[in-house]
Amino acid sequence: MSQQQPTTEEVIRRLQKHGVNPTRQRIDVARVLFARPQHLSAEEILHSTRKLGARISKATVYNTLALFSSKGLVREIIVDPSRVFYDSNPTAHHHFYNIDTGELLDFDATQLQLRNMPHLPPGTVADGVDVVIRIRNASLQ
Amino acid sequence: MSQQQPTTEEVIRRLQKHGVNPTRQRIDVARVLFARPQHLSAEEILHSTRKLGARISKATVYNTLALFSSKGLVREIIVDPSRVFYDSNPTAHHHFYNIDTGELLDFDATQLQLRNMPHLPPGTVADGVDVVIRIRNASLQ
DNA sequence: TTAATTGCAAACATTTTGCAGGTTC
DNA sequence: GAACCTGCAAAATGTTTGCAATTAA
Repeated sequence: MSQQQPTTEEVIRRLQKHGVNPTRQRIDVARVLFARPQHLSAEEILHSTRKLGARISKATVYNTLALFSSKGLVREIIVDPSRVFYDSNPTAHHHFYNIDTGELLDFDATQLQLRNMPHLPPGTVADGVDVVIRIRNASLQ
Repeated sequence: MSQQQPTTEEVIRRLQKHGVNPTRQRIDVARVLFARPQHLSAEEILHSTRKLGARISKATVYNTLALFSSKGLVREIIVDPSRVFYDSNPTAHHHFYNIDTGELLDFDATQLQLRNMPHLPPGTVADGVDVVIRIRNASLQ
């Protein structure tokens, strides 16, 4: 839970590199997300930023996450029907999703070879490939 | 949109084969789902069954879909944060997801070779692999 | 007649929206 | 001061729940 916060300067540079105007609230959200590669819900980000002293509203958290996502700073992970997770791991990777615990774990994209990509539907181009390996705890049947 | 409905007998057999007690409402839901391999939301299933004359409530649709899912009759597809799709295609397949249109298309699992599966986290076993190839329309940048 | 199933309406949780007020260049 | 950003509260949406009524074994 405890995180070595990236410095404000580091975070600002990262936002600017992706064309995001670094406002106070965006910096607060970015500091939480980029403390380490992780998966957080909007609610968790709201609480974490406030715990660090940020004055930020729920609407702004959602606005900010949508912006970050559109700029490629975070990835939306849709595996849990009840909420979206925002993934701050910038490297190419896929996910294990533990259906018993709801836990989401990364594995490096190089660990899985995808061969013979199927033909895309006509008039479309690929935007990305998401692989989710659903796992469950061995003891439970 | 028009579908050649499977017969009641066919549907009942299919439910029973999966250990599902074929009640009137479950048969109605199954007839809609199994008219052809497709992806439907709970809302769409509610409307379609009623259009076919079924007397069924929203709660029963959700109950039924959760039951079908747990018995392996349908697969939950989580790609759109706004709602779950239920996939009645029983064969091994993955999905294209068109982020411009929200359209979901199947492609056969044999069209994509997955090599070198990564080691699972200790104490877990694989439950399945979902691959989603996100696509967008070529003209739109 | 007992257990399983269903329907209804209310509850819930997450996300979105409208708009007024603030902030920044 | 114009454009952008934020906060608040309310609304919207999809899903779940509690419980009484119905149905089926």
